[in-house]
Amino acid sequence: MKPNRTTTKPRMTEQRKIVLSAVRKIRRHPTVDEVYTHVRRRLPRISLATVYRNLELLAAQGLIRQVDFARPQQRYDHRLHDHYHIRCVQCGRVDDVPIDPFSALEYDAKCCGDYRVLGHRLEFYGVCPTCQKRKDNRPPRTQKASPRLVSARVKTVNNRREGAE
Amino acid sequence: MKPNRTTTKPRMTEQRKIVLSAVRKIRRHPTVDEVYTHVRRRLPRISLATVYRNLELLAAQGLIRQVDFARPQQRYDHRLHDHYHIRCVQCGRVDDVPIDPFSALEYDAKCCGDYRVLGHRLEFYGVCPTCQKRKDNRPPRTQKASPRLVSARVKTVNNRREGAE
DNA sequence: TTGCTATCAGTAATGATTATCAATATTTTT
DNA sequence: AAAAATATTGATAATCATTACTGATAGCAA
Repeated sequence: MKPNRTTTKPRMTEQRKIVLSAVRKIRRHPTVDEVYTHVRRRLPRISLATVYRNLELLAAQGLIRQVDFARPQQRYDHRLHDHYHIRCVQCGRVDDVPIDPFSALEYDAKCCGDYRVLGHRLEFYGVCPTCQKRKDNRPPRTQKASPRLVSARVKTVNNRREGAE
Repeated sequence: MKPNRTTTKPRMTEQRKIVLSAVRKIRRHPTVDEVYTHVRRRLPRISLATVYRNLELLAAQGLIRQVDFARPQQRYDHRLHDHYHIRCVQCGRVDDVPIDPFSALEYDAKCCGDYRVLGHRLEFYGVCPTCQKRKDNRPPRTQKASPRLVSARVKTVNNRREGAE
């Protein structure tokens, strides 16, 4: 997506409406392909690219949510003890969070469904100090572009203000 | 041709040792490319595939950790209220976990680093009821393969495409 | 209407990862 | 030690999800 300075006014097109209703209708957390398949029952000529486009836009508008921080690249950690991470939504940087891991959580989760719970991961997200200093929203060159996250940030910024200073 | 009993005894080769030490040496959570770049200073001829292979193997051995559940496909959620998920490590299925979201967590995390914390996500992982019933470890065909997560298991069943249906 | 721009379908390109393969290295068995 | 079996490697092709590009179309504002 390109950073245009236009007065972006998204139009709720027929395709977009149907994509949205598809995500809402499919109970579980659908993949893009599942949405695509579902939508095509009503719009057989819709393009997969249109589904991608609209899902991203709907997420940026906060009408739906992306489940994952699907960063383009996997990261590795040499620290083997349980700990949590914080990730910069702009540049993808990941740091450790030195708070103690919970132990009761898995028990709590066990009471729902028949999953055999193996563990959990807790991840914070925010803006790293480096990105806070940057005026524009471009990710630094050390990081491959991650358009999805950048657009998601627009949404989260509206909802923040947890512990305002 | 038959992948029977796994006398699988991984050899700690020079390449593997250096990949491991690279992950340990790079303080932050490195991407594959960062590891590759670092390793090449000592082994200029090493293949990127070797780095991928060794990172996966080291993670399967528990010597390092993968930071993300980098599922191949992004998933979407129409539920907008804060809630947590549980994900099946075998088939990738995602369900909601009806425990109350924490509110103090972001405050706790704030005390470390200069991140501006926007929120958090908590994800459980385990084995879904369907996969618990399955004897083999193959993911169901409704799910695109998730090589990274299941690879440790899949490897023993190797070379067998699930084409026979 | 005229111009602007969002959106579309279709398709090509991208980028991360995985698979394949022949060659080499290491272990195991004889 | 030789032979057999298996693991590993480098190089490269293939895959798969996602993104970018294209020319056409349609809604909105002046």
